[in-house]
Amino acid sequence: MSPAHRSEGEITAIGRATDLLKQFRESRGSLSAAALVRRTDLPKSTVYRMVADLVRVGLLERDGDDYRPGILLFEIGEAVPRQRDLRDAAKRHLATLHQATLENVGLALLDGFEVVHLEMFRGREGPRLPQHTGGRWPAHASASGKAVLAFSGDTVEVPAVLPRFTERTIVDHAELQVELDRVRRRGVAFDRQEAIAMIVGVAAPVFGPDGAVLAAVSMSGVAGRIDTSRMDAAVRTTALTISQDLADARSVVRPVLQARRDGR
Amino acid sequence: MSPAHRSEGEITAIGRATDLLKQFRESRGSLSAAALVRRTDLPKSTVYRMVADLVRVGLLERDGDDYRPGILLFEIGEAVPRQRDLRDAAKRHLATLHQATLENVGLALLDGFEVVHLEMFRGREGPRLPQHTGGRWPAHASASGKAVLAFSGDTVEVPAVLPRFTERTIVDHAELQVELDRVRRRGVAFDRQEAIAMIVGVAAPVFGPDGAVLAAVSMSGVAGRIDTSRMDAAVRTTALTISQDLADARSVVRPVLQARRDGR
DNA sequence: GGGGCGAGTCCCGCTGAACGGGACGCGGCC
DNA sequence: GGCCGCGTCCCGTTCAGCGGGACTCGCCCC
Repeated sequence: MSPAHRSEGEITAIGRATDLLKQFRESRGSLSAAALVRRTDLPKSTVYRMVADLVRVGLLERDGDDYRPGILLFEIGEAVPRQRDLRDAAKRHLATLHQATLENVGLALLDGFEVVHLEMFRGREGPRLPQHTGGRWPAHASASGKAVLAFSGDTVEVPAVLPRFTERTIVDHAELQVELDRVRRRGVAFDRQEAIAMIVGVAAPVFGPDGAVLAAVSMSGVAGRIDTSRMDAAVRTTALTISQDLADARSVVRPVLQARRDGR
Repeated sequence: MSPAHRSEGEITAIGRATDLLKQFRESRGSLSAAALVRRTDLPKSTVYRMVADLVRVGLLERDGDDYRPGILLFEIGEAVPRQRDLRDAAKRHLATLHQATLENVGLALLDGFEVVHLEMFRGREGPRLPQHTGGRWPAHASASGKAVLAFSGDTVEVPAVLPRFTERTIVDHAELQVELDRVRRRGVAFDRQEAIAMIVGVAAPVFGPDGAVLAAVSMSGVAGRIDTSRMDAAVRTTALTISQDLADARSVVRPVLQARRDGR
């Protein structure tokens, strides 16, 4: 009826179900069926029926009158190749960097024009950053994003308008290019309160065995409490170590990966 | 037609789609459409149509003629509450235990009668265990499983038949109860090559602020190379530290969780 | 070189699963 | 008491999903 802009889910059952599941990405914790109706503007009975289905198959779990993503989703999510191999190789080194500095340390990859945080070790003190594992953030306003963009060549399409988050956010295309040049020369990217006021960060790119950039190691904290200009070497070191491990591991790990490729 | 035992997916589109997604849990990496047809015994055209749908909404990604779970699944999986809060609290301490011992260190929770591995730090040397983050394993044949079972009271239903993995696997119900008593007294559980020959482990339970068991911290390695009887204190210490952090954090974290409960 | 096989793609008529408007009951709040 | 929002259930309609099957394209083996 109303030609309303359906978020994107089209009219298939799978699309609608995915719309529902997506609601749980940001909203930590559980949601009531009524909240889902509001957020998706799907008809009430559709949501209730669908949610019951999702519980039956294990994608959602029921918690009183609320619903939450099921452990099955975690299991499948851990099997996603784009993150699995990288995290496997990186986790140990990220932990080391974290323990050596006690700062917030993370790993992020680029998806579209946004970074997705694959791993995150939080500093003990300091305010809990809103960033969390599995979270997204626009690439132009993050150290990790800039670190990856700088080495991505022209394969990434920059959106027409770059949203502003603080007064320091880079929203001009030319300015962004200048910044990326700088990152390319230095090998590290800085976030100077461009995403969140009072929060700064450093990031360095991680490369695959073929030389293509895969992700970025980052470190962040409260301006004044963390000195990013003294941390860049540490971040770069960790990023390079991971890159080397990936190159070394290829010869060992890949055969195993290839082995059980097929069904039956 | 053939009354074949449909795995469980029933006849809804969501059920079928979930059946497809589940295929990616164990089979690391990507699968071809044909492999999916074989594994699910769904009609060819159904699989092809459905897989195209799943790609459209982002649950799968296409990789040549193969398909792999999409990064979206990782994002939603990270939002699963059952694992999120626990991992947040545990990660730092697991990393410490790992760095202190250089052994394989993990965190697992119980789902049904199986443990699901939430986190896993791998030892540098030693054979790569088949266990991986997001993986499942029957509870009676794992140190973590026994550690959680021992403190779960009678809330968990023990299956009629306990599958055997090695000659040491506990497959007798009475014997399992004796073992769980022992675990309850000691506060730690041991895996004496009960899951995989030559592999041993220790695990200790993690408790929530209300005293209910939530998960288990575990350590494992090759028999002879790791001395589990000398590691149990370390594992218990880490488990207790996490339990305490959870209790402390409740007052801080919960308000935030409650806050944005609702939509709109 | 030809023919068999398994892969991926496309088509299309049929049908019942999904759809969604709406009635109902419950509980909390004004 | 009356209103409102929530969860549940019902049921007639219809169109999205279904799946058999035809087609093509490589590849391998005879």
